[in-house]
Amino acid sequence: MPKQELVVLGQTAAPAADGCCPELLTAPLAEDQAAELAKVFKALGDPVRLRLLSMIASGAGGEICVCDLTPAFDLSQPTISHHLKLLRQAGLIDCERRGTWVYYWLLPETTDRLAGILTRPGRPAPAAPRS
Amino acid sequence: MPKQELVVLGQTAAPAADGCCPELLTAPLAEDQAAELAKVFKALGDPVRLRLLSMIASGAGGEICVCDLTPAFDLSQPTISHHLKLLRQAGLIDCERRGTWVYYWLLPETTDRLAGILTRPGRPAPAAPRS
DNA sequence: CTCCTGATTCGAAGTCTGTCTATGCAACGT
DNA sequence: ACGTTGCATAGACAGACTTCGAATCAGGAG
Repeated sequence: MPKQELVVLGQTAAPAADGCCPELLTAPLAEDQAAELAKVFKALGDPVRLRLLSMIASGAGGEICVCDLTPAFDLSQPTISHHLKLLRQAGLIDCERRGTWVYYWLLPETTDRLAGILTRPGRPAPAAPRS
Repeated sequence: MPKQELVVLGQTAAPAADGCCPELLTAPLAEDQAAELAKVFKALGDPVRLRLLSMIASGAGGEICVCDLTPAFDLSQPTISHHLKLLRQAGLIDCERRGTWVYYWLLPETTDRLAGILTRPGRPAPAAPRS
Protein backbone atom coordinates (compact mmCIF):
# COMPACT_ATOMS: atom_id res chain seq x y z
CA MET A 1 0.00 0.00 0.00
CA PRO A 2 2.98 2.33 0.13
CA LYS A 3 4.51 3.12 -3.23
CA GLN A 4 2.46 6.22 -3.77
CA GLU A 5 4.68 8.94 -2.35
CA LEU A 6 5.05 12.02 -4.43
CA VAL A 7 8.85 11.76 -4.45
CA VAL A 8 9.10 15.38 -3.63
CA LEU A 9 12.39 17.17 -3.08
CA GLY A 10 14.28 14.85 -5.39
CA GLN A 11 15.65 12.92 -2.47
CA THR A 12 17.63 10.53 -4.62
CA ALA A 13 20.74 10.38 -2.47
CA ALA A 14 22.79 12.02 -5.20
CA PRO A 15 25.14 14.39 -3.37
CA ALA A 16 24.86 17.30 -5.78
CA ALA A 17 22.51 16.58 -8.63
CA ASP A 18 21.34 19.16 -11.09
CA GLY A 19 18.40 20.84 -9.45
CA CYS A 20 19.92 19.97 -6.10
CA CYS A 21 19.04 21.39 -2.72
CA PRO A 22 16.82 24.40 -3.14
CA GLU A 23 18.29 27.38 -1.37
CA LEU A 24 15.55 29.00 0.60
CA LEU A 25 17.55 31.56 2.53
CA THR A 26 20.41 32.44 0.22
CA ALA A 27 18.92 32.70 -3.24
CA PRO A 28 15.46 33.35 -4.68
CA LEU A 29 13.56 30.10 -4.91
CA ALA A 30 12.50 28.92 -8.35
CA GLU A 31 8.79 28.55 -8.95
CA ASP A 32 8.73 24.77 -9.31
CA GLN A 33 10.98 24.26 -6.32
CA ALA A 34 8.72 26.50 -4.27
CA ALA A 35 5.70 24.44 -5.31
CA GLU A 36 7.32 21.17 -4.27
CA LEU A 37 8.59 22.53 -0.99
CA ALA A 38 5.20 24.02 -0.22
CA LYS A 39 3.59 20.59 -0.44
CA VAL A 40 5.80 19.30 2.34
CA PHE A 41 5.38 22.34 4.54
CA LYS A 42 1.64 22.24 3.97
CA ALA A 43 1.62 18.66 5.18
CA LEU A 44 3.27 19.90 8.37
CA GLY A 45 0.84 22.79 8.70
CA ASP A 46 -1.76 20.95 10.73
CA PRO A 47 -1.62 20.24 14.45
CA VAL A 48 -2.98 16.73 14.06
CA ARG A 49 -0.41 15.81 11.44
CA LEU A 50 2.39 17.32 13.49
CA ARG A 51 1.38 15.25 16.48
CA LEU A 52 1.05 12.16 14.31
CA LEU A 53 4.51 12.71 12.88
CA SER A 54 5.88 13.30 16.33
CA MET A 55 4.35 10.12 17.69
CA ILE A 56 5.61 8.13 14.71
CA ALA A 57 9.15 9.53 14.96
CA SER A 58 9.36 8.87 18.67
CA GLY A 59 7.72 5.45 18.57
CA ALA A 60 9.55 2.51 20.10
CA GLY A 61 11.71 0.85 17.48
CA GLY A 62 11.23 3.83 15.20
CA GLU A 63 7.77 2.70 14.20
CA ILE A 64 4.26 2.62 15.52
CA CYS A 65 0.96 0.89 14.81
CA VAL A 66 -2.07 2.83 13.62
CA CYS A 67 -4.01 1.23 16.42
CA ASP A 68 -1.75 3.10 18.86
CA LEU A 69 -2.15 6.35 16.99
CA THR A 70 -5.91 6.56 16.63
CA PRO A 71 -6.98 6.53 20.30
CA ALA A 72 -4.69 9.49 21.05
CA PHE A 73 -7.02 11.85 19.18
CA ASP A 74 -10.63 12.92 19.47
CA LEU A 75 -11.08 12.18 15.81
CA SER A 76 -12.62 9.39 13.83
CA GLN A 77 -10.45 6.65 12.45
CA PRO A 78 -10.99 7.67 8.81
CA THR A 79 -9.80 11.16 9.64
CA ILE A 80 -6.56 9.86 11.14
CA SER A 81 -6.10 7.64 8.13
CA HIS A 82 -6.58 10.65 5.88
CA HIS A 83 -3.91 12.67 7.69
CA LEU A 84 -1.52 9.73 7.56
CA LYS A 85 -2.08 9.53 3.84
CA LEU A 86 -1.16 13.19 3.40
CA LEU A 87 2.02 12.73 5.44
CA ARG A 88 2.86 9.72 3.30
CA GLN A 89 2.25 11.60 0.06
CA ALA A 90 4.55 14.34 1.32
CA GLY A 91 7.33 11.79 1.70
CA LEU A 92 7.54 12.28 5.44
CA ILE A 93 6.55 8.76 6.49
CA ASP A 94 6.04 5.32 5.04
CA CYS A 95 4.01 2.32 6.13
CA GLU A 96 3.72 -1.44 5.84
CA ARG A 97 0.99 -3.91 6.62
CA ARG A 98 2.01 -6.74 8.91
CA GLY A 99 -0.87 -9.13 9.38
CA THR A 100 -3.82 -7.32 10.85
CA TRP A 101 -2.07 -4.07 11.67
CA VAL A 102 -0.35 -1.34 9.69
CA TYR A 103 2.90 0.16 10.97
CA TYR A 104 4.23 3.62 10.16
CA TRP A 105 7.77 5.00 10.42
CA LEU A 106 9.54 8.26 9.73
CA LEU A 107 11.51 8.91 6.54
CA PRO A 108 14.36 10.96 8.01
CA GLU A 109 15.71 12.04 4.62
CA THR A 110 12.80 14.44 4.23
CA THR A 111 13.04 16.07 7.64
CA ASP A 112 16.80 16.29 7.26
CA ARG A 113 16.25 17.99 3.95
CA LEU A 114 13.88 20.52 5.44
CA ALA A 115 16.23 21.21 8.31
CA GLY A 116 19.01 21.88 5.84
CA ILE A 117 16.85 24.20 3.82
CA LEU A 118 15.94 26.22 6.89
CA THR A 119 19.52 26.47 8.08
CA ARG A 120 21.45 29.63 7.39
CA PRO A 121 24.85 29.10 5.79
CA GLY A 122 26.72 30.87 8.55
CA ARG A 123 25.22 28.58 11.17
CA PRO A 124 27.25 25.78 12.75
CA ALA A 125 24.43 23.48 13.77
CA PRO A 126 20.87 24.22 14.80
CA ALA A 127 20.39 23.18 18.38
CA ALA A 128 18.75 19.80 18.20
CA PRO A 129 16.31 19.20 21.03
CA ARG A 130 18.10 17.79 24.02
CA SER A 131 17.14 14.11 24.17
CA MET B 1 2.78 48.77 11.37
CA PRO B 2 4.80 45.88 12.69
CA LYS B 3 4.15 44.99 16.30
CA GLN B 4 1.45 42.47 15.54
CA GLU B 5 3.37 39.22 15.33
CA LEU B 6 1.87 36.25 17.06
CA VAL B 7 5.03 35.60 19.08
CA VAL B 8 4.80 31.98 18.27
CA LEU B 9 7.36 29.42 19.41
CA GLY B 10 8.23 31.35 22.53
CA GLN B 11 11.31 32.76 20.91
CA THR B 12 12.32 34.71 23.98
CA ALA B 13 16.02 33.94 23.87
CA ALA B 14 15.81 32.10 27.18
CA PRO B 15 18.13 29.10 26.77
CA ALA B 16 15.98 26.56 28.49
CA ALA B 17 12.70 27.98 29.64
CA ASP B 18 9.81 25.93 30.91
CA GLY B 19 7.93 24.90 27.80
CA CYS B 20 11.18 25.14 25.89
CA CYS B 21 11.95 23.74 22.49
CA PRO B 22 9.21 21.36 21.42
CA GLU B 23 10.68 18.01 20.49
CA LEU B 24 9.13 16.97 17.25
CA LEU B 25 11.16 13.89 16.49
CA THR B 26 12.06 12.50 19.90
CA ALA B 27 8.93 12.84 22.02
CA PRO B 28 5.21 13.11 21.36
CA LEU B 29 4.29 16.74 20.79
CA ALA B 30 1.86 18.38 23.19
CA GLU B 31 -1.37 19.65 21.74
CA ASP B 32 -0.74 23.35 22.27
CA GLN B 33 2.81 23.11 21.00
CA ALA B 34 1.55 21.33 17.90
CA ALA B 35 -0.96 24.10 17.31
CA GLU B 36 1.66 26.84 17.53
CA LEU B 37 4.13 24.98 15.35
CA ALA B 38 1.43 24.30 12.78
CA LYS B 39 0.81 28.01 12.37
CA VAL B 40 4.39 28.57 11.26
CA PHE B 41 4.49 25.55 8.96
CA LYS B 42 1.17 26.57 7.49
CA ALA B 43 2.65 29.97 6.68
CA LEU B 44 5.39 28.14 4.79
CA GLY B 45 2.91 25.89 3.03
CA ASP B 46 2.31 28.14 0.05
CA PRO B 47 4.57 28.54 -2.98
CA VAL B 48 4.08 32.29 -3.16
CA ARG B 49 4.99 32.77 0.49
CA LEU B 50 8.02 30.51 0.15
CA ARG B 51 9.29 32.56 -2.75
CA LEU B 52 8.58 35.78 -0.89
CA LEU B 53 10.49 34.53 2.13
CA SER B 54 13.33 33.39 -0.09
CA MET B 55 13.55 36.75 -1.83
CA ILE B 56 13.44 38.59 1.48
CA ALA B 57 16.12 36.40 3.06
CA SER B 58 18.43 36.71 0.09
CA GLY B 59 17.85 40.41 -0.47
CA ALA B 60 20.85 42.72 -0.54
CA GLY B 61 21.61 44.00 2.94
CA GLY B 62 19.29 41.38 4.39
CA GLU B 63 16.21 43.36 3.45
CA ILE B 64 14.09 44.17 0.46
CA CYS B 65 11.48 46.70 -0.58
CA VAL B 66 7.92 45.66 -1.32
CA CYS B 67 8.24 47.45 -4.61
CA ASP B 68 10.89 44.90 -5.59
CA LEU B 69 8.76 41.99 -4.42
CA THR B 70 5.44 42.71 -6.09
CA PRO B 71 6.52 42.78 -9.77
CA ALA B 72 8.12 39.32 -9.42
CA PHE B 73 4.69 37.68 -9.26
CA ASP B 74 1.69 37.46 -11.54
CA LEU B 75 -0.50 38.48 -8.65
CA SER B 76 -2.20 41.66 -7.61
CA GLN B 77 -0.46 43.93 -5.15
CA PRO B 78 -3.05 43.34 -2.39
CA THR B 79 -2.49 39.61 -2.68
CA ILE B 80 1.24 40.01 -2.13
CA SER B 81 0.50 42.28 0.79
CA HIS B 82 -1.78 39.62 2.23
CA HIS B 83 0.90 36.93 2.01
CA LEU B 84 3.45 39.23 3.60
CA LYS B 85 1.05 39.80 6.45
CA LEU B 86 0.72 36.06 7.04
CA LEU B 87 4.49 35.62 7.06
CA ARG B 88 4.72 38.49 9.52
CA GLN B 89 2.06 37.02 11.79
CA ALA B 90 3.97 33.74 11.79
CA GLY B 91 7.02 35.55 13.12
CA LEU B 92 9.09 34.76 10.06
CA ILE B 93 9.66 38.33 8.88
CA ASP B 94 9.27 41.90 10.06
CA CYS B 95 8.93 45.22 8.27
CA GLU B 96 9.43 48.93 8.64
CA ARG B 97 8.27 51.95 6.68
CA ARG B 98 11.04 54.25 5.52
CA GLY B 99 9.60 57.26 3.77
CA THR B 100 7.58 56.16 0.82
CA TRP B 101 8.62 52.53 0.82
CA VAL B 102 8.23 49.58 3.19
CA TYR B 103 11.15 47.22 3.76
CA TYR B 104 10.95 43.61 4.92
CA TRP B 105 13.63 41.42 6.48
CA LEU B 106 13.94 37.88 7.79
CA LEU B 107 13.67 37.00 11.47
CA PRO B 108 16.29 34.24 11.63
CA GLU B 109 15.34 33.11 15.12
CA THR B 110 12.20 31.50 13.73
CA THR B 111 13.83 29.64 10.86
CA ASP B 112 16.65 28.56 13.17
CA ARG B 113 14.05 27.26 15.55
CA LEU B 114 12.30 25.26 12.87
CA ALA B 115 15.60 23.85 11.64
CA GLY B 116 16.39 22.70 15.16
CA ILE B 117 13.01 21.11 15.57
CA LEU B 118 13.42 19.17 12.34
CA THR B 119 16.92 17.99 13.22
CA ARG B 120 17.38 14.52 14.60
CA PRO B 121 19.43 14.33 17.80
CA GLY B 122 22.01 12.02 16.28
CA ARG B 123 22.69 14.40 13.44
CA PRO B 124 25.83 16.56 13.38
CA ALA B 125 24.55 19.36 11.17
CA PRO B 126 22.07 19.33 8.34
CA ALA B 127 23.82 20.20 5.13
CA ALA B 128 23.22 23.87 4.68
CA PRO B 129 22.83 24.85 1.06
CA ARG B 130 26.22 25.53 -0.43
CA SER B 131 26.48 29.28 -0.84
C1' DC C 1 -16.90 -20.58 4.42
C1' DT C 2 -18.43 -17.08 7.36
C1' DC C 3 -17.88 -13.68 10.70
C1' DC C 4 -15.25 -10.16 13.12
C1' DT C 5 -11.80 -6.56 13.57
C1' DG C 6 -8.50 -3.18 11.71
C1' DA C 7 -7.79 0.12 8.16
C1' DT C 8 -8.66 2.61 3.85
C1' DT C 9 -11.75 4.74 0.46
C1' DC C 10 -15.96 7.33 -0.81
C1' DG C 11 -19.35 11.15 -0.72
C1' DA C 12 -21.02 15.03 1.58
C1' DA C 13 -21.36 18.96 4.94
C1' DG C 14 -19.00 23.04 6.91
C1' DT C 15 -15.04 25.91 7.18
C1' DC C 16 -10.83 28.01 5.75
C1' DT C 17 -7.64 29.97 1.89
C1' DG C 18 -6.11 32.42 -2.02
C1' DT C 19 -7.36 35.77 -5.08
C1' DC C 20 -9.58 39.67 -6.87
C1' DT C 21 -11.65 44.63 -7.00
C1' DA C 22 -12.57 48.64 -4.48
C1' DT C 23 -11.24 51.57 -0.90
C1' DG C 24 -8.32 53.92 2.61
C1' DC C 25 -4.08 55.88 4.41
C1' DA C 26 0.72 57.75 4.27
C1' DA C 27 4.36 60.20 2.04
C1' DC C 28 6.06 62.86 -1.66
C1' DG C 29 5.97 66.42 -5.47
C1' DT C 30 3.85 70.34 -7.74
C1' DA D 1 -3.85 72.58 -1.15
C1' DC D 2 -4.01 69.13 -4.56
C1' DG D 3 -2.89 65.12 -7.12
C1' DT D 4 0.14 60.99 -7.52
C1' DT D 5 2.40 56.98 -6.00
C1' DG D 6 3.20 53.04 -2.70
C1' DC D 7 1.24 49.99 0.36
C1' DA D 8 -2.42 48.11 3.57
C1' DT D 9 -7.23 46.95 4.53
C1' DA D 10 -12.16 45.41 3.50
C1' DG D 11 -15.47 42.68 1.28
C1' DA D 12 -16.66 39.04 -2.02
C1' DC D 13 -16.24 34.67 -4.17
C1' DA D 14 -14.36 30.16 -6.15
C1' DG D 15 -11.68 26.40 -4.78
C1' DA D 16 -9.41 23.60 -1.35
C1' DC D 17 -9.20 21.59 3.19
C1' DT D 18 -11.03 19.13 7.43
C1' DT D 19 -14.14 16.22 9.20
C1' DC D 20 -17.69 12.89 9.46
C1' DG D 21 -20.65 8.55 8.54
C1' DA D 22 -21.19 4.79 5.39
C1' DA D 23 -19.26 1.55 2.46
C1' DT D 24 -15.38 -1.30 1.14
C1' DC D 25 -11.13 -3.99 1.44
C1' DA D 26 -7.64 -7.13 4.00
C1' DG D 27 -6.49 -10.67 7.51
C1' DG D 28 -7.36 -13.71 11.15
C1' DA D 29 -10.44 -16.80 13.97
C1' DG D 30 -14.03 -20.01 14.64
